[in-house]
Amino acid sequence: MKKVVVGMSGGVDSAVAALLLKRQGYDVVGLFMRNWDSTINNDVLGNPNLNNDICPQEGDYNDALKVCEKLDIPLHRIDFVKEYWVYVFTYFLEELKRGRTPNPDVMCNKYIKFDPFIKEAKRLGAEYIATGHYARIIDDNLYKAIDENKDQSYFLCQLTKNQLSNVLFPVGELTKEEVRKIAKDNDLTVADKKDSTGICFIGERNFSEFLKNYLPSKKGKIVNIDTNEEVGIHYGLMNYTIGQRRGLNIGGNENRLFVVGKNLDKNILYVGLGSDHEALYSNEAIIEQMNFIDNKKTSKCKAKFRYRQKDIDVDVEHLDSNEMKVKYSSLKAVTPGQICCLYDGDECLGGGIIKEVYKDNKKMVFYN
RNA sequence: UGCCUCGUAGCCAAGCGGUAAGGCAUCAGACUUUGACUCUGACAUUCGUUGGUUCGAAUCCAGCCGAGGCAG
Repeated sequence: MKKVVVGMSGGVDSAVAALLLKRQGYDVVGLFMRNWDSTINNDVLGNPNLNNDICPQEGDYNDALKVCEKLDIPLHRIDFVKEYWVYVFTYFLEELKRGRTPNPDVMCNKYIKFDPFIKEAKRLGAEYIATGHYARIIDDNLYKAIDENKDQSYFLCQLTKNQLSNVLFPVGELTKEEVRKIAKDNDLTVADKKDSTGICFIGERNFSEFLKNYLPSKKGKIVNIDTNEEVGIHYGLMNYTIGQRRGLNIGGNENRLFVVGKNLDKNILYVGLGSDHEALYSNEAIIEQMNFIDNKKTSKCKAKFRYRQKDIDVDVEHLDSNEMKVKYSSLKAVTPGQICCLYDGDECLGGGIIKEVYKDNKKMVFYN
């Protein structure tokens, strides 16, 4: 019997993944990972769970345990707290210091779930690993999930073909609705559990309060990019991303104010009036640390610049092995640090990190 | 010191005798495995203050306080 280790998060998706694999005749083993330790990581400010008897992580473990008991499969547990800190969280903080907007969950997949996790699975004697991701793998290549609304291939675009081999995504073939139904029909306790959101293993938190634990915040001016007038005070540039509107705390305007740029040297946050402010739009970007899953370097394809944004047509110019220039008609809030993921139809060709953003051949200088 | 204008929620601002529009901000939900965006909802028993006129005032009158302007 083929052995598979399923990453159990305590949610519905991984529970159903395990169930489906078991049905298919695999020898299924659950593995629960722990990537964050509030005490070790000095995660104090803004942590709503410090005084709880049972932290959400422990609750998730218990949920996973119940599911495994129901399915009659063993559940192991492993700590990647150190690895997460070194490979994901360090990157996360470094990017923020540079004024960029990182995507930690992409790195969590690249450096944790599809690396030490796989090694642990092998150590447990498994041939395959599986997770509850909404995506599909065909011939070791990555494809979008059947359920377009839940598709998570964007978060997996930094994986290599090697990492994708011997990986199974059972729920990638199903819609969320079907997954919930299967869970319900099989009396899994997590059938109605709310989908988890927020940063991988840290969860939904007050972002600014959370950051205060790790980065000093320097207050500075908020300047209207059109009038050059000081209109407010920001509490640290790392707390803002391009296109953001909330948290500015500036009232009295006829229209909404959006973050359109920052100047790290002068510690200035630039804002513009209106959701269609021209300073938000670009038509070209340089992507670095490109990962091509199957080395398909086309010159025309689709791209997604932010999770849950629509794919748009792009022209690609390959600069060197891991940098490329993408051109597009016009797109709002393309932000350095975010991931640009390429698609050919349903196939995810790979992705990289947005490095620089241009408009009509002019670099958007405060766009970091 | 005299005259004029103005004082409505955190901000901007309608209302000008009939019982407080709207926008922004904020907060809460929805959406969402990245702080976004978007959507929905909440948000002044009260109109600088005191007194008066009136069946009834934020709206009219007077005093006071405060802001700005003109004169000196």
